[in-house]
Amino acid sequence: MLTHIEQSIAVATQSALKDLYQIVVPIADIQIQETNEEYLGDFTLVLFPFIKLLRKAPALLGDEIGKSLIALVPQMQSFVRVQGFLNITLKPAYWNNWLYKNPLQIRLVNERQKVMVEYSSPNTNKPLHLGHIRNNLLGYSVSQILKKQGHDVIMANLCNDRGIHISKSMLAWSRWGNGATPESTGKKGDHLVGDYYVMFQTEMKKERNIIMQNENIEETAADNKTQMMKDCRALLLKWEAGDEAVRSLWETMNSWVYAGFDETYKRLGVHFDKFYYESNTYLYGKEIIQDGLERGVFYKKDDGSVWVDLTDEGLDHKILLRSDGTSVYMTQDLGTAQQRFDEYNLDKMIYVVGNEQDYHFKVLKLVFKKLGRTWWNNIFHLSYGMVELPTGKMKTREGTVIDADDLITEMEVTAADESNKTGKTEDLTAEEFIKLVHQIALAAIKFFLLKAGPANAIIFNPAKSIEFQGFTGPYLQYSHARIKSILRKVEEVEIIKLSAEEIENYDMVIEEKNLIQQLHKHEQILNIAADNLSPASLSNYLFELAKSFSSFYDKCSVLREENLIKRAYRLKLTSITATLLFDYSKILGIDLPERM
RNA sequence: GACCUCGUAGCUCAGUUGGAUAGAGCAACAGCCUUCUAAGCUGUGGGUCGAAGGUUCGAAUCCUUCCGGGGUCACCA
Repeated sequence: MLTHIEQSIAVATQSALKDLYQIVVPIADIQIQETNEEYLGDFTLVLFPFIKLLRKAPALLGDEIGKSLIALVPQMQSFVRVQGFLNITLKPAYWNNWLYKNPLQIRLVNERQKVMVEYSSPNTNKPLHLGHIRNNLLGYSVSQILKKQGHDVIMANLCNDRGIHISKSMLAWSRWGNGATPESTGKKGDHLVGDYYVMFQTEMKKERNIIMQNENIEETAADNKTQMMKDCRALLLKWEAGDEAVRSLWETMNSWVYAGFDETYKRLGVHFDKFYYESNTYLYGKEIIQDGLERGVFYKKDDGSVWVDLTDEGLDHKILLRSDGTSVYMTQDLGTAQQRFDEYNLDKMIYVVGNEQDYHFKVLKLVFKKLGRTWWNNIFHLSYGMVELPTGKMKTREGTVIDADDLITEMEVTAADESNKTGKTEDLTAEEFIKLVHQIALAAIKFFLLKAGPANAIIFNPAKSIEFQGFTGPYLQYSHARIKSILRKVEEVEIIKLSAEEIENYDMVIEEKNLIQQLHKHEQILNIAADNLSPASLSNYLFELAKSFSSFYDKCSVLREENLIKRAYRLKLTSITATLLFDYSKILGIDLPERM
């Protein structure tokens, strides 16, 4: 993925190779990269492949190609060869002109795609925790990245609102709830329902332990033998039969949970264009199974269950329909995927789901492949690692789950403390202060979760909590606030307009150049983040950018600069940096306040 | 058992898809506020990239084997 100027150098290299040595090298094989900091230069052309191909001495080859490039690329100033690397320096005018010519504009993608991103997908029997936050932030920011590229994105949420887990909360509430409601208890609905889910597990465990002792059987087997599980299954059957009382309770409890989720989503700053409910979709997919059977893609066992043979793809046989004719997870996912591609004519379907389901999505794609769907390979699983504690996985029953609401509140308190320490926000109104503290807390959480590559597990240490210094969200906010502080102090009319000549001839100092070069990469980074479905690329970039700015800020004064050309140029540089930081942080869901 | 995935500084993580002497942040240490916001800047120390082989001009990155962590392989979702 090359920037505009890198592309120009690559094309010039191609034609130089053709003219000089009569060889044709595909652009993709020409390696251009940023020059390492220890060396002089802006971009580096890697010569090794040509050295090998042409069996020429590196010195001679580098010299010949370098000279040709200077003739072909007007922005080029000089070159130096080090071993097999040709380090190219561009004219300062190139950078200066770039800065003044719509630097923030990005080329929209040629093909505007319709993409659905499914994320969050909560169970409606307990509140959201830190792992869900990671999911939400990934889904949200990937959606924003694709939108920024110019795609048409639908953010979807599939609520797992039925099944045995919901029945557990319902059963416990009926038995021990005494009619408790969010209003009567003052509890957030999702937490209230979650409490009954936990209560069910606790009570069931007591019963289970007795059975385990008496009958000397395993845990899961004993679970299934408890009266409570039997009652629970009976409840689920009633639900499926449409029993009015059960349905009514189910609707009531779910509405509490949704109200609670809604609040948490708002605090997190994520939202959805479309909600799907499993209670509506759980019967989907049976037509697909039937179709596959008729066409011989699937097969039926004697007991009536339907399977697909994926051994030719290196996988196993996978069940698609139970022997009693009811759906499994895969059945509904086949159904909903088909429905979505039909309804929206999607170019891409992205599922943001934890890596424990890697196998599931591999199978999902392959089943569609076998069915001959042309779009089977347009299904993407944005797989992400778990958020773990230093002691291991978060476990509900051990009380080691980091609750989403609690974490946000805790971070807000910390942010308020930090802010009070500096004394810079004393003149804010209470309302402004609360908003600021919320923005800072969220920035810390979001950046913490988004700076890691999605594939990797994240270790969260509650004792250390989340940092506000260094490679963090608040650092971005702080950098931005300093810029804004400068910009607030200068009137629009004060800024002199530089002539084309003054711009072209501006003599940058090293900090200014580093900052421009960081800014220069923004579009390339956006494309990398989109291609890899990885907001982490963007997080890392924004940190680098903010760091370049901080160095610049430290070395180069803006307002106190007496040379008016320098002053104007630096104001331009700072304001572009502010806008870029602001816009791209927004993509990550991070707000940058005016001051902090 | 089979398959997937990860293993990089004391800790938390990057590493542009095979390029130059492996980078950040935190923690430690040393400097820098009368100067645009010190939630900051500058510097120092810290590494057998899990181990061993292999591929080639060149490997943290690709291949093989082994060691270690996690995950999946349910007529659960």
